[in-house]
Amino acid sequence: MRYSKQRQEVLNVVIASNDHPTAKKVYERVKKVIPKISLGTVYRNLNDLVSLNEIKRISIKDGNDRFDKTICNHNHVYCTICGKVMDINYTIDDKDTMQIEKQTGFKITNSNFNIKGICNNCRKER
Amino acid sequence: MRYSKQRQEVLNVVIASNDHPTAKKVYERVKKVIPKISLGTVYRNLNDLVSLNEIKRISIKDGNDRFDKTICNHNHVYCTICGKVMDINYTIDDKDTMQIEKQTGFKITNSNFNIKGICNNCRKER
DNA sequence: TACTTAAATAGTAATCATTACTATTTAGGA
DNA sequence: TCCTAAATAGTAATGATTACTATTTAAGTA
Repeated sequence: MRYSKQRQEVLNVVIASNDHPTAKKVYERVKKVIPKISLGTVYRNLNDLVSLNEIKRISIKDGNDRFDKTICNHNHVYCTICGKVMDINYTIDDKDTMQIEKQTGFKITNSNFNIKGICNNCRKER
Repeated sequence: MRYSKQRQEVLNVVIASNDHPTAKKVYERVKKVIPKISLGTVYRNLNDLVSLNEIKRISIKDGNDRFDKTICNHNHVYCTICGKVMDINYTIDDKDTMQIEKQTGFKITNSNFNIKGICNNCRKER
């Protein structure tokens, strides 16, 4: 894989972001440094960086994918009102994984928890 | 809500299906009974039936939504090769929910686990 | 039974995140 | 400096889902 300033800047932006940005948000931020970058390049580099395990993808159904500088195994809660994402350290444990594998015959390769709710701020505004 | 044979048949198909069908699969099956039904009608009725808690939606990121006749709280494993979905009775418990709420300030309303792997059949074919 | 009307439908168009495609540019080794 | 495969910019395509609209229909009422 060849060095490119586009990929470097995509990585910089994700690392500098604390809000779990979407691809489009990353694109807008990279654009401030590289105005001519294209959205496709951002998507491709985000995917590449996920494959290289340099960043993490957060999949939220009925929301767009988000990207996370934190690599270590963790999950997220997602506010269904404002879209805020917060890290949580809750994950599936080995005992449960083995139990599920035994029950289903599947070899589990990947798990992520889709936990939704209403964040502090949005609750206050009710 | 008014009775319609379209909604009844959409419900019938989901209830008769053991394979957690996608909207399109449901559409194909309903079409055998009501050939002129439109895909939009199937989508609308699936959504209505989910709202009425008569069926359950299974959201799988990088897969399409599936629909499930089993209402009670449960999760699924998803085969990344053939797309097979199996029920599991593993769910988040109250203690963990409260722990996450305390940690994040969120009020949790909904959780589903996205657990992926390779099913028995697909493993054999390797 | 016929009338009425709001709900539901069929069919089509729109949306929108993401991916695919292609001509052009560029990193970096020879 | 030259060469070439990798990367890019810009645009088109994809595909699931939703939105829109004219038409049909369920079911209450006279």
